[in-house]
This record gives sequence, structure tokens and C-alpha cells, in this order.
Amino acid sequence: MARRDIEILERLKAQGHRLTPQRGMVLSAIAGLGGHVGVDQIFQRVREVYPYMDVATVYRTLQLLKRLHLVTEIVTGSGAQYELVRQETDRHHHMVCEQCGTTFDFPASYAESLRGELTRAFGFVAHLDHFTVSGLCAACAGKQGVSTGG
Amino acid sequence: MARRDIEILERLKAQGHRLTPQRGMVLSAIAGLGGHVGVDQIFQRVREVYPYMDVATVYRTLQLLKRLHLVTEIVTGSGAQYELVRQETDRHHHMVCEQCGTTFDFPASYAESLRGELTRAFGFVAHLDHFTVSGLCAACAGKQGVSTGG
DNA sequence: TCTGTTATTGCAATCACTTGCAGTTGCGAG
DNA sequence: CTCGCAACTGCAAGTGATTGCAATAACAGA
Repeated sequence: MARRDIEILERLKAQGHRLTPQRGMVLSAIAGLGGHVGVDQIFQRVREVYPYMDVATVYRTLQLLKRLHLVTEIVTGSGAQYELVRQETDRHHHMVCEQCGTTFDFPASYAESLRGELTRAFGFVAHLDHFTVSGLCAACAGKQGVSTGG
Repeated sequence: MARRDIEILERLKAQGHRLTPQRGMVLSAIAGLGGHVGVDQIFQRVREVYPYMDVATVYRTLQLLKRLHLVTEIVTGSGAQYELVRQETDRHHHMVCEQCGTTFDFPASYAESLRGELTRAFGFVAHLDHFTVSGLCAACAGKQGVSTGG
């Protein structure tokens, strides 16, 4: 967590957006909580230091950061989660377990061939930074006696 | 549309659920509208023939049908769309264009290798019937002069 | 056909998220 | 340092989806 939130703040400013305390607090909340966090976690965390914070501002900030590709939104089916973008070399996607709700990462490389094929066959340019696969994690699949069929 | 909605109703009953007129109307609305339909389209359509219909019932019915894998939910980013499940031989996934919002199908075979690799490497059993890739369709990508990078 | 059980419905309240607006404030120009 | 403008915030109202609950109705069994 080497002040990645500060770095992103600078980038915000560089792109012509205002550097408000609220935005800083949202970013440091995500950084402090350690990624894969929900809106309410962020909101509560910020409220601890700034009680006037409004949920609307959290939502608007996250929308902005998402649009600028400074945070990644992970759609889990039951409310979205957010994380700060990582290094280009650390590109990854997400697997969300339908049973326990846990989010796991997997390297982007796994999805590159799919991406290529969709472009080749259909001309569709997939944006795989908002890419989430749902299913059962190893632990939950084990409990249910599920194999690879489904 | 060879009475696929009726067939699904039978399956509902076979699984121990009640065969109510409301459920029948939701299914025939989807069938009649021709797949890839939103909640409100279904709701309005059913209201034409049964004015007492409540949105809550539409949502609950869709949730049930989704859970039983009798309808497929396509998460488009701006409200979900629904379609009746197709034949096993016709399995497919969805590409949603971020620009124009159109939903396209692609054969499930394209995603099979990804599925296999996730299971092999992480033990994660992906459920790829709820699988949607967002990006730009050929037409919109062309307009924007986008190539395959992104 | 009638009856009892319990899933399901319709309504209203609630939750989650978004939007309109007026006041505030970051920040660049002077 | 001060000024002015537009971006941004907080509030409150609005929209879309979900949930609790009492009344209703599907359907198995008699």
C-alpha cells in the first residue's frame, strides 16, 4: 500500500478534475480497507473521520474513478465491490463464488485468447477490465461434491 | 417459438413449483416479445391482459426461473434482460455493446477453454450461463476507430 | 368433489442507488 | 493575495428493485 491512493489522486488532478478532501478520503478508505470493498464499507469508514460525508458523494466519486479507469468495479451479483487499479503488469480479472461470496483474482492472460477470438470472429472489442466470472470456489465446490460440469 | 414457454411451465411443475397464471403470463410475454427483454417490457405486456399484475411478482418469477435455469439473465450494466433457455445444443453467451446497448450472442464453445483453465488452475467451477462480456460491437468500434487494443 | 396445507400473490413499506438543485469551494487568472 | 467561475458537495426527492405480511389459490389427499 505504498501510497497508491495518493498516486491516483495526482492522476485525477492531472486529468483536470478537482482534488477535494472527499475524493481523497474515498481513495484512502479503499486503500486502507485493502481492495475488494463495498460502497457501504467505504462510506462508513469515511464517516468515522468526516461525519458530513454523503453516500451520493461516494457513489459519484466511484463512478468518476471507474470511468477514468482509476478504480475497478467488481460486479458480484449482490452489490458491487471496488479496488484501486493495479500496475499494468498486474492485470487480472475476478472470480466470484456464488456460495460464499468471496472474490478471487486470476491473471488477465487466461482471458486473452477468448478476447482475441471474439474480435476475430465477430469484430467485437471486449473490454475485459470489467470482467467477472461467477461460479463456485474450490472450497464450496468441494462441499457440494461438484465436479467440472455445469 | 414452438410453445417453448409451455414446455418451461411443465418443467416448473415437474420441479415441484406451482403453475400459476401469473407465471404463465410472464413466460408467454418473454416468448412473445422474442427474448432479450427487460423487466418493464414484460411487466407492461402482462398488464395488457391482466391489470392486477404487480412488478414484485414479475421480479420474483424471474428470480425463480433464473435459479432453476429456465431463463437466462443478461446483465447489461443498465438493467438486466431475460430470455428463455435454449436447447443444450444451442448454448451461448452474450456480448453487450457499451455504446449502443445491443446484446449479441456467441456460441458457448468460445468460452470452454477459459472454463477448463480456471478449473484446472484454481479449482474454480465457473457457471458460464450467467456470462456476459462488455465492450464495443463491430459497428460502434468502427465509428470510433478502435482496433483490438483495450 | 371437497378440504387442508402451504406456496404464491398484491400491496405497502423498505432498501439501494441516482438525480436535481442551491450553496460551497477548488483552483486558475489577474 | 483576491476574485470569479464552474466543478463539486450535501440534502432531499425520485427511481428501480426487494421484502414482510395477510389474504388467496394451487394442488395433493381423502
